[in-house]
Amino acid sequence: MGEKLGKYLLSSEIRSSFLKYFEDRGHTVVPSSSLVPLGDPTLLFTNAGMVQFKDVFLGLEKRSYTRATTAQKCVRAGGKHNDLDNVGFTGRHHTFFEMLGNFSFGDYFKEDAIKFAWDFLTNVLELPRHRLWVTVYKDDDEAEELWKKIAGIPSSRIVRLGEKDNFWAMGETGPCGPCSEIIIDRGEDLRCGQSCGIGTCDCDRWLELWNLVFMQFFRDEEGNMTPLPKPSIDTGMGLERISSVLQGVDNDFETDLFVPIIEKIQEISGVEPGKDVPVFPFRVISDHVRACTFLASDGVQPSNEGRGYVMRRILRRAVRFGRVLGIREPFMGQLVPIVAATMGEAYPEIRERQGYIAKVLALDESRFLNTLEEGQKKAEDIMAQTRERGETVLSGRDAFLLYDTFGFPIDLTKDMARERGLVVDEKEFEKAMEEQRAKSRKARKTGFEDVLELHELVQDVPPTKFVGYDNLTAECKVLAIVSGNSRLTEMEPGDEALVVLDVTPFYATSGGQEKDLGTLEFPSAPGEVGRVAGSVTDVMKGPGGIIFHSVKATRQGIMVGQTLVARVDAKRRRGLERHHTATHLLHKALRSVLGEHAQQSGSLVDESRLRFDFSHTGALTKEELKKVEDMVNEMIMADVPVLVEETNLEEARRKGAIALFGEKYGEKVRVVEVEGFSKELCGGTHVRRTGEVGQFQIISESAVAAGVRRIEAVAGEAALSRSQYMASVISEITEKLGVGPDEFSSKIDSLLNTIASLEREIAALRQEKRKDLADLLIRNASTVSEAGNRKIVVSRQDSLKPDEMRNLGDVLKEKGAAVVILGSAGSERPFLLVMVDEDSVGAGVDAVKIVRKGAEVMGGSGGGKSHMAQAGGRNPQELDRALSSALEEARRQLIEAYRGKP
RNA sequence: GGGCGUGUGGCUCAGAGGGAGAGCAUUCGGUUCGCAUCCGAAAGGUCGCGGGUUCGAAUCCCGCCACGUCCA
Repeated sequence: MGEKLGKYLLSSEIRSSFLKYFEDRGHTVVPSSSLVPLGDPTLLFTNAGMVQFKDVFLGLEKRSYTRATTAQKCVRAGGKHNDLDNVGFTGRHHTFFEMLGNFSFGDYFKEDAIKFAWDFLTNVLELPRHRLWVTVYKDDDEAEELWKKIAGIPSSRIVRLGEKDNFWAMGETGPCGPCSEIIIDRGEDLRCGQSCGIGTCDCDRWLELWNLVFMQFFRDEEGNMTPLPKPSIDTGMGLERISSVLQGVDNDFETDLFVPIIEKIQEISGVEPGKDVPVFPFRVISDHVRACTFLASDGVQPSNEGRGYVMRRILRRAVRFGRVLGIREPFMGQLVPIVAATMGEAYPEIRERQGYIAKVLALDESRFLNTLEEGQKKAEDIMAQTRERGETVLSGRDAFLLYDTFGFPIDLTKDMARERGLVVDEKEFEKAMEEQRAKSRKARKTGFEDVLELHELVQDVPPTKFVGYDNLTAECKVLAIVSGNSRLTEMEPGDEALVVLDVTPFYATSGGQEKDLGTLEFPSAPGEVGRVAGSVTDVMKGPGGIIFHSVKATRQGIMVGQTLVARVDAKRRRGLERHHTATHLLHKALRSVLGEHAQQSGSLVDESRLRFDFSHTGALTKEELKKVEDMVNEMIMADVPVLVEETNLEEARRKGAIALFGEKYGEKVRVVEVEGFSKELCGGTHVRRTGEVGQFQIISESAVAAGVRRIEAVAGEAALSRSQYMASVISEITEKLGVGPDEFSSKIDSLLNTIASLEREIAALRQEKRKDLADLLIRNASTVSEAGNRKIVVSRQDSLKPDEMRNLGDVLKEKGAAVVILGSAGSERPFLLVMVDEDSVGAGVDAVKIVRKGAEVMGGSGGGKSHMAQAGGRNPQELDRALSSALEEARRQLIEAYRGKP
C-alpha cells in the first residue's frame, strides 16, 4: 500500500478544485477540445493540454483572455510517445489520460506559475512540503531562485537536469523554453536500487507530478534563440497520477478512475485479479476501454489507417487480453456504461452517446473475432505443413505472414505452436518485422512536410479576412504569391500559383462545403466591368488562418501589392447555399424521423448536389425516406428565415445548437438557425430564407460503412431539372408502352414475364432443333464416316454459336458418335470444336491433337482437354480444309486406338 | 504513403488458360402425425471495374476500386 500523502480526494473533486482554483485567479475555464486535433495534420491525437492553444502560443490566433485553465482529455499511442506495450505493466502508462493545466498567453510568467503550482499542491491538496522536490533546466538560475524564494525549497531538493528532461520545444522551430518539474518523494521504502535518484532512475519512488513550461524563446531555422517579447506559460499535471497520490495507492489503476471498470471486467470474466490470474490484463483492458470510449465519442472509428488504425490496435489489444482472462465473446461494449458512469459528469458527450459508442466497439470486436477465426485456419494449415516436413520450428517468415497478412497476433501463433509441439523462430520474425519497417520508412518522406514547408513560406503573412458571408465581391490587395517552394512577386499570363489576399469573399473548402470559384479583376470605374486578371480555380485554408486562392493568370498584372477586385461566381455560390441549407434541413428531418442517434458523420455540399452521411443501423424504408423528404420540402415552402449568430461555443451549446464531433471550433462560433426548426454550429454559407432552396429531392440512400448510411440529394435548380428529366423519361416510357403512368409498372411486369417464357420456349425449340439436326447428321452419309469401327461426325454449322455447338456435340455423342468435329465461320474468325466420347478417350484418342491439326490450316491454334477441345483461326475461308484435315487426324487416331479391337 | 492477401449465385467457398460449380438458403413437387427429416426439380451469375496478351481469359499481365491485414 502506498503511503497516503495530502488530502483524500476523489478524482472528480481534484478536477473541479483545480479548475476552480485557477478560475478564482483570473483564468478562463476552457472546455477540453476534441481528441482529434482538426486543422493540425502534424498531430494524430490531442496529447497535451496545450494542443488547443497552439495557434495562440504561435501568435496566429487571438483569444479574449490571456489566462486559461483546462482539464484536457488526451491520447498517447503511436508516434514518438508509443507507450502502448507498457500500458498495464507499469502503474503510470496510459493510452488515455487527463491533463490538468493552466496557461498564460503573455500574461504572467515564471514567478506566478511557480506560486500557483506550489500553493495549489501544498495548501489545497495539502501535500507535505518536505516531500516535494523540483527539477530545473541546467541554465535556468532564475527558476531555482524563484523556487527558493517562493516555496522555500532548499538547494538540496532542487535538481538541475539537461535538455532531454527540462527543455521543451513545440517543434524544430518555434516557441521553446526551459521547464521545471515538481516531483514527490513517495518514500525510502520504494527505492529501486543503488543509483536511485531524480534524473538517474525511473522508479516509483520519484513521481513527477506537474510540469511547468516557461515559453521564453523563439528558435529559428539556424537554431538561434531570441527571447520572446511576451513569454508564456504552459503547465500540465496528470489527473490519474495525482489521484493515486491523494488516494494513497501504489498505482493509477487502483484509483477511483479505474476500480469500477476493473470490477466490471472481473464480473464479466468471473476471475479475480491477483488470485486466479495476473492483474495486468485487467489494467490493460481498463485503460484501453477508456481510450476507445473517448475516441469513439470524438467520431473516430476503428479502421485500417491513420487515427482509426491506432484505435483499432488499442481495441484489439484489449480483446486479446480479454482472451487471457478467458473471455470469448464481445465484452468491450459492456464496459462503456461503466466508463460513462465514472467520467460522464465531466464529459457529458460520453454519457449521451454511450449506446452508439458501445455499438462501435462491439462491431469492431466481432470483426476481430472473425479475423482471428480466419487466421486460425491459416495457422493450422501452415503448422500442419511444417509438421509434415518433419520440422519442429515454425519459421519466423510463416509467423510473420500470419501476422502481416492475416492480422493473426504473434502471441496467439506462439500459443498454437506450443500446443502442436512447435516453437516459433522469433528472431526471424523480428527480422522480417524490421525489414518491413525499413521499407515503409523509405517509402515515406512526403505528407506533412509539404504543409510544414508551406507554413514556413508564409510565416510573415497575416491571416486573411473572410468577408464572403455578406459580399460576393471585395476590393483586396495581393499579399503574397506562392508557387512550388518559393514566393513570387508577380505572375505571368498562363501561370498558376497560390495567391494570398488581405481580404476575400471566396469561401475555402471546409466543413463539407465546396469552395467558391470566380475571378480576380482589375479595378474599374463605377458602372464599367473590370478586366479579368485571372481565374480562381480552387480555394484552400492554409496554416495560420491564411486562405490560398489557386489562380490561373490570364493577364499581366497580378503582383504583390496590387489592388484587385475578387469576384465570386454568384450562380455557383447560390447553388452551394441552397444545398448547404438543405443539408441542415435534412439533418434535422432525419433526427426527427429516425431518432436523435441519426447524427451527421460526414457531409459534402456542392453546387448541384449534396451528400450526407449519418449514423443509423439498417437501411431506411421507403416510407421513412418519403417522410424525410416531405418534411424538408415543408420547411422550404414555409419560407422561414435562416438566422446566423456569432457567439461562443459554450453559449451555443447552452442554446441547444448541434456541435459535430471531430470539428474544430474556435473561440467564436457561428450558429445557423432555421427559425423554429434546426440549430447547428456551422461556418458555411446559407440562403436567407428556406424558400430560396426551391425544392428538395432524395436521389439515393446507401450504406457507407457498418452503422453509417448515406443520402444523396439535390436542391434548387438541380432538383428542378432532375424532376423535369424524370418526367420526360416517364412520358417517353408511357408513350412507348401505350399505357398511362399508373399502369406502366404492371405493364412492364407482364412484358418481362412474356419475355422469360418466350426465352424458355426458344431454348426448348433450339434444343429440339439440335436433336433433329443431330439425327440428320448421324444418318447422313456425307457427314458420317467410320474408322476403327467407330463413327465420326463432321459438319459445318455457320449458324451455331460455340455453346450451341457443344450442346449439339453432346447430343451426337449420345446418338453414338465417337468423335464429333464441328466448325463455323462467318465473316468473323473461324471456330472449330472437337469432342471425343469416353470410350475413345480411354482408348487413347485425343481431342486436342485433332483440333490442332485443323487449327494449323486456319492459321490459328487451340487446345482443351482430351474429351473436348476447341480452336480458333484467322482465315474463315480455310474452314472446310480445316475440317477435312481434322477428320483425317481423327481417322488416324481411331484406327490406331482400336486396332485389333471390335 | 508502402507491403501482403481477398473480391465467383442471397450466404460460405471450390475452380487457376479451353464446357461457371458445390454446400447452405429460396421456390415448387413428393415423403412425414410433425420436424432444421429424406427424395426430386427449378430459379438465381457483367466471375469487383477498365485495359492488354491469346484462336480462346473467371483463370496470365498492367491499372483502378472495395474489403482485410501489417508497417509508416
